[in-house]
Amino acid sequence: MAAVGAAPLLYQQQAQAVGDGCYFSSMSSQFSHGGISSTSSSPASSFSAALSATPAIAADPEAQFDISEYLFEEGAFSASLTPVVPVPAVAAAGASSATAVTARSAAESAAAAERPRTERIAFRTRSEIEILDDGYKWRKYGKKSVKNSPNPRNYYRCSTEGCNVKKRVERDRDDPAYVVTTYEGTHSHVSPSTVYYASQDAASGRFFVAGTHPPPGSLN
DNA sequence: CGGATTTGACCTGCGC
DNA sequence: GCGCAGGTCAAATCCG
Repeated sequence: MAAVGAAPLLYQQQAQAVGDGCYFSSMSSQFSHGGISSTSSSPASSFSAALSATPAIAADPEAQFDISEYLFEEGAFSASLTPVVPVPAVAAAGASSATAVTARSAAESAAAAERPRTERIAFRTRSEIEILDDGYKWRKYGKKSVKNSPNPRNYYRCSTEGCNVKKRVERDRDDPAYVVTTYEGTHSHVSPSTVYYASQDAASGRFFVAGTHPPPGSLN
C-alpha cells in the first residue's frame, strides 16, 4: 500500500491545516476504519485498526508529544506489518526500556495464544501528559498500581455505546518521560472527531477541512 | 443535575 | 488450596 509510506507526511500536513484539533483517525478513514470495513485478519484491516488506535496530537497544544515506539501487536495483527508503522528516531534513546517492554509483550503473546484473540496494540510515547487525545471519547473505569512499577496503570473504555474497545495507560517504569498506551479491540464506529478534507491548497500544500462527515461516495 | 472520575472491594487466572 | 497480581465493578464523590 503506497499510501502507508506517506502517512507521517500526511500527518504533518493535517497538523498544519487544522492546528491542535487534528487526529490520526482522519487519516485512518482513508484506509477504511477497523471494525467497520471487515472482521477478517487481513493486513489491510489490521493496519487500519492500528492507525485508529494510534495516539495523535494532544488536546493541549503546549504539551510535548512524540510517538516514539510501536511496541507490539497481537490478535488479528500480522507481524509483517511492523515495518510500515512509523517509528521516529527518538526510539533509539530508550533502547534498554524498549527491550524490556518487548520481552513482556512476548510473554503476553504466548499466554494470549490460549485465549480468544483480540486485536491489541501498544505504543510507547514521549509525552508530558498521559491522556493523549486520539479522537475517541474514553471513560475511565479503573486505576491500579502494578508490581515493579512506581506508576499506577489507568484503565479506559470507549464511551460509545456498543463499542467495547479498552485501553491501558501507564508511565514507563524505566523512563517516566514516556507513556505506554495499550489498545485492545477495534472500534465499531467512526471516530467522533474524524475530519475529511475537500481540497489542498496548491501554494501552501495545506489541506482545508470540509467537515466531520465524509462527502458522498468518498468511502468507496 | 447529569456525566465523569475516584477508589476500595471484588473477581479471576496463574504459579507454587 | 492458597496467595498474589491484574482487571473490573460500583458506590461515592467531583465538576461543569
